[in-house]
Amino acid sequence: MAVNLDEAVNLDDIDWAIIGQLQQEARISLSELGRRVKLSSSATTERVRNLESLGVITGYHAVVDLAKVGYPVLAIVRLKYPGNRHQPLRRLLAERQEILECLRTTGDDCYTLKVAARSMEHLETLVDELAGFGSTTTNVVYSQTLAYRGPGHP
Amino acid sequence: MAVNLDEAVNLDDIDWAIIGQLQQEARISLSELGRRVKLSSSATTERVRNLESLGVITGYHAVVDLAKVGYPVLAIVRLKYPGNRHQPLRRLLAERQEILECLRTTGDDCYTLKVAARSMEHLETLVDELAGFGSTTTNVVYSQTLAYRGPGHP
DNA sequence: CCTGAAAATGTGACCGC
DNA sequence: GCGGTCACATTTTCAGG
Repeated sequence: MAVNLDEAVNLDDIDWAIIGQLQQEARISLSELGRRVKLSSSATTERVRNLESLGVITGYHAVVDLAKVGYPVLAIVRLKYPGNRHQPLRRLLAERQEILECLRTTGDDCYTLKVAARSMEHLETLVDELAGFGSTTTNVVYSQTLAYRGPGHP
Repeated sequence: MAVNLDEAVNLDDIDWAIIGQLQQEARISLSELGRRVKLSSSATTERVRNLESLGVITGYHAVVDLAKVGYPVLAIVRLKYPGNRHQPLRRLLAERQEILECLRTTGDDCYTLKVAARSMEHLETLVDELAGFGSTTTNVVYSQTLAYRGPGHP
């Protein structure tokens, strides 16, 4: 079964309903999901498996309260990365679990990272490590003003 | 049952193992999870329910390939928001599902948003809407250089 | 996409450490 | 408190239509 890696997939209303439900509550049973989207559990299962193998759904993840697990400091670090030797940075990303997300973008600051730290001191050491690669701009996050969400049915 | 909203929770190795597994694969069965952390399914269930009610685990979410569902453009928009009338912005965030994330931070740009768009034109209209609130800086994302991950056991 | 039966899992009461 | 065992309800899976 060939998987198209680039283009959009055609999704009908039921697919969108399934995606919407699983984006909000990924651990509901397939039968409960079927009830919500008005499909039998076997049809629902097949739809979900299909969305997974098409790569539409890429995974299911528990989300954790960072403060409660001992990472009360969240920051956004932008990194201006001169040159194109990206390998060492990749290595750091793989090693440091405190780096939660790394986006490569247009603009002066090539990378934007989301970093969780156990304290301001900890954040300082993390930023120092990143500063070894280029100049950094750090902003500490006060609050996340939006509950989790994904894209919706256009 | 009172829930402490501020402080960190004491987690043992098994709790961390459970969190680690569910961060990676949130839809595994509780018995499978029990097998992986070497606990019976009922003990595992109790641990998971406890982590949920303590607010350590805040939810389970399916993650979707944005391009495959028709949002091939991802951007980071920083918003310099003068004054303190945050209500109208909240309203926009609630309405526009294209805004996936909104962090309020220290620094000149008070808000950092992650925005998904169906096209560059669509992104333009979204940024225009945001520009109604203050000056914006937009960076388009080339790639996400890190698989999903959460905080790890210190 | 549905039904239906067998296997696996979820749930909760109860016991032992 | 914390985890294991057991019985019963629900869900998952897969054949067949």
